[in-house]
Amino acid sequence: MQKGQQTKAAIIEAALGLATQIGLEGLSIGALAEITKMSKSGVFAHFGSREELQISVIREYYSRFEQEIFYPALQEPHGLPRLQALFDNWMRRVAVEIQSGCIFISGAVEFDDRPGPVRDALASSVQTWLQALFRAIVQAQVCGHLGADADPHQVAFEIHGLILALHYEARFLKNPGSLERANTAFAHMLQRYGAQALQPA
Amino acid sequence: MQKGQQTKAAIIEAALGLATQIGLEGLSIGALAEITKMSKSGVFAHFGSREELQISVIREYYSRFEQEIFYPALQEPHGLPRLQALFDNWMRRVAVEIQSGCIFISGAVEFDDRPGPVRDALASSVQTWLQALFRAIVQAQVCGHLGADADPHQVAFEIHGLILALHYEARFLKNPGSLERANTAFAHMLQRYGAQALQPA
DNA sequence: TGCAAAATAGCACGATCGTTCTATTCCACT
DNA sequence: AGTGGAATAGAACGATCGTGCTATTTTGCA
Repeated sequence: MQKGQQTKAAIIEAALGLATQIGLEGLSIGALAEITKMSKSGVFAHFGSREELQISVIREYYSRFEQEIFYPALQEPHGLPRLQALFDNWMRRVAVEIQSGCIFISGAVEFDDRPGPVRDALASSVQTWLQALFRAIVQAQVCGHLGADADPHQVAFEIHGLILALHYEARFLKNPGSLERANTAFAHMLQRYGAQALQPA
Repeated sequence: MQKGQQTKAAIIEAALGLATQIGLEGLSIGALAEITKMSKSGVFAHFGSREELQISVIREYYSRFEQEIFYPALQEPHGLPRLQALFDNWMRRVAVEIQSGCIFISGAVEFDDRPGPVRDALASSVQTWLQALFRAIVQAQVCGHLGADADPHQVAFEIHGLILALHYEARFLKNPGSLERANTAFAHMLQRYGAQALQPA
């Protein structure tokens, strides 16, 4: 009851690496067996179906996403500092994903009109994260760090767009300077929506 | 020498429909044969390889993209009106692609780290279009319709982000109101970068 | 109208896929 | 130390894939 969980974790680890690169649909049990030096059925037995494997990968990816981006930002005080931290952490993560890929982006494309449990797991993970971002924006507004006329949904939408453009232009088109452009756009956005300047510590 | 081109066009038409829905990687010669009521080898013979089929689809997609978005905007005078027309046409197109899918987006994810002729065809199509957008922005700046301090690359990046966010949130997450948010964001962008108001005809 | 050539069909190939079934190995507990 | 159950392996299945052959049909032209 212990060795099992351990190798299962190792499989998921390998699957995560594979899925970020070639996508959730690219995940194959055969390839996974080769990487982990196991038999196909040995790998398979831990999940019972490919869909369950994909969902496990999504859960693991989300968990790390949370760990790396969301939780650290909670250390910052409410309002603009936390929002800025969320964005900064996100940017740091995407900077890595320019090389490795992002499941929330590739998965969205793969499952955008394929209903089923995998799509549900993916969409609910993304929604949870976007709602966390949304709440941070609302808080910043409540704190008076964003203008009262700013629509938080609008702000979240535009931030999401920056991340997507960065990923697209840097990872696919390999355009240099995309990182700076995303940062610049975020700064412009804050000042447009009436943010007070953040005094550096 | 005539019947061939005709059925080839019909195959590409069917392939375009398939590829927008399930992606370029989802294109299968067997499925295509079934749709067109032909044999697999009959379909295959027109392209010689699956890659060539995918490239043909990309070319056709690009051609229609150009036809529907770029050329009509050339009717508008230089500067802001043309830029606005480009964006409006693009939005109109994406509004449809929320249902049908977009090859430039799904293809980017599928081929972002898979070198080869398909990726090249895809990337060069996208780059051509983004450069057309870029030129329109520069022209708008030259005309004095955008502030002299605005960086055209930055503007293009942000517009691209709006389209990507719209596609993501509307097609995958099925969030309502995304269309309006993209339009709002574009309007905000223009006023931030110092556009003169467009007087309606 | 007949003939060369183009267009299409039919069939088989090797490979890979997810999955199932059965056999074997390993581990934990008494 | 030995036994029961968990963990893994091995082999086979049907399906689908792209592609290469060889026939057969269809087409356009003299």
